[in-house]
Amino acid sequence: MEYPEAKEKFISTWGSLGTLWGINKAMAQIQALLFISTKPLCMEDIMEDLKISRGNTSMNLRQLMDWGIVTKVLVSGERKEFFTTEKDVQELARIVAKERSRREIKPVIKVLEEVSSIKDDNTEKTRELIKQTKALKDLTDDLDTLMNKLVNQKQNWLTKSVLKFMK
Amino acid sequence: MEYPEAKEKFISTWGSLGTLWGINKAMAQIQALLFISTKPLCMEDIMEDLKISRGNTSMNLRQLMDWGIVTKVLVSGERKEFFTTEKDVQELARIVAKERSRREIKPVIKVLEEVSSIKDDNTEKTRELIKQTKALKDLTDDLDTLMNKLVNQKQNWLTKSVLKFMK
DNA sequence: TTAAACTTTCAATAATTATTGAAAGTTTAA
DNA sequence: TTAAACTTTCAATAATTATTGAAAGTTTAA
Repeated sequence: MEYPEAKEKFISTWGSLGTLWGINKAMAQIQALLFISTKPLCMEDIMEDLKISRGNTSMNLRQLMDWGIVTKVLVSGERKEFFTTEKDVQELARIVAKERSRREIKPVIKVLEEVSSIKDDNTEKTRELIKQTKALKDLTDDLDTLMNKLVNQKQNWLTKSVLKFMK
Repeated sequence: MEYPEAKEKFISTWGSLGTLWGINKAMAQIQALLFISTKPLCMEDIMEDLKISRGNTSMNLRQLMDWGIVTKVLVSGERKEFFTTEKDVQELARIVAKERSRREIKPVIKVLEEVSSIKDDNTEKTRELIKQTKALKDLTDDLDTLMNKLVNQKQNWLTKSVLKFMK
């Protein structure tokens, strides 16, 4: 496999993986492109490489900036804007985990909390609802905390030792 | 909040969370309904409760069985089929993690491996591609292993102690 | 200031994904 | 066997989501 094929394969795979970390295809592909680029790219570069429209590029770049994954960089002597992505995978994982937690997991935990704290009227079905949503809430909460903690360790010694210990 | 509202809220929240664990809305809602039901339900029950068609119910039940989350149960004296879901959240998490890993994460790791092992032709862009995809591969691999291990611990002492330690 | 170079917005449309429901298929009781 | 009770399949359609591209908006150099 040569460079162009490898590049294409990486971008399309990462793009389709987008759903897994909760963003859309174009967004993931732009991030992927920036991730393997040796220098900041401008809108034109991205549009051309991924064959997507100007509007699409603009909107998705903005979303990536919202997430805190992509930043504008000024290239001296150039009028237009250039973009780079966070290049350190640890930091990237940290940002993604934090954002997903905030956007999706936390709100779900809140609902589960509300639902599991309804008044127990002693009917079987109410008891089951309370019991099951409470269990789900506890689990979701634990996994969320754990994921954030693990990914937050800059030095990551814990992850490493846990991995070593369990492999 | 009374039972009917709480039930509805739980089902719709869990349904929209479906995407987060990689299944569609109807599938997640069926699972949610079974999860808080005190007894196995038949197709008719599910269709009626969620207001979805027979075909939709049938297809999504089958997918849930494919995942190993829902099982058929025979109710004596009844001709039609009844369904239940795994009621233990730990076990549910274990199944979901395993399936997601197998269906989505493992294939991505494979591609990252291929891409990161292309021949180094000493150009800057090739080097960057190799370096970055390798870093991503290592991270993905670690997180995948970790998640499976954590969720696999039946007794879950590790998760508990890690949580306690870090909170 | 102004006009060229750029970015953003957003209505229209395309692409994708989910859902329906009727027809075909299967199972079981009599 | 057969016909009633059930489940599955799948083409048609609906719903949702992503994308385009032109118009409007903004910035900057001269």
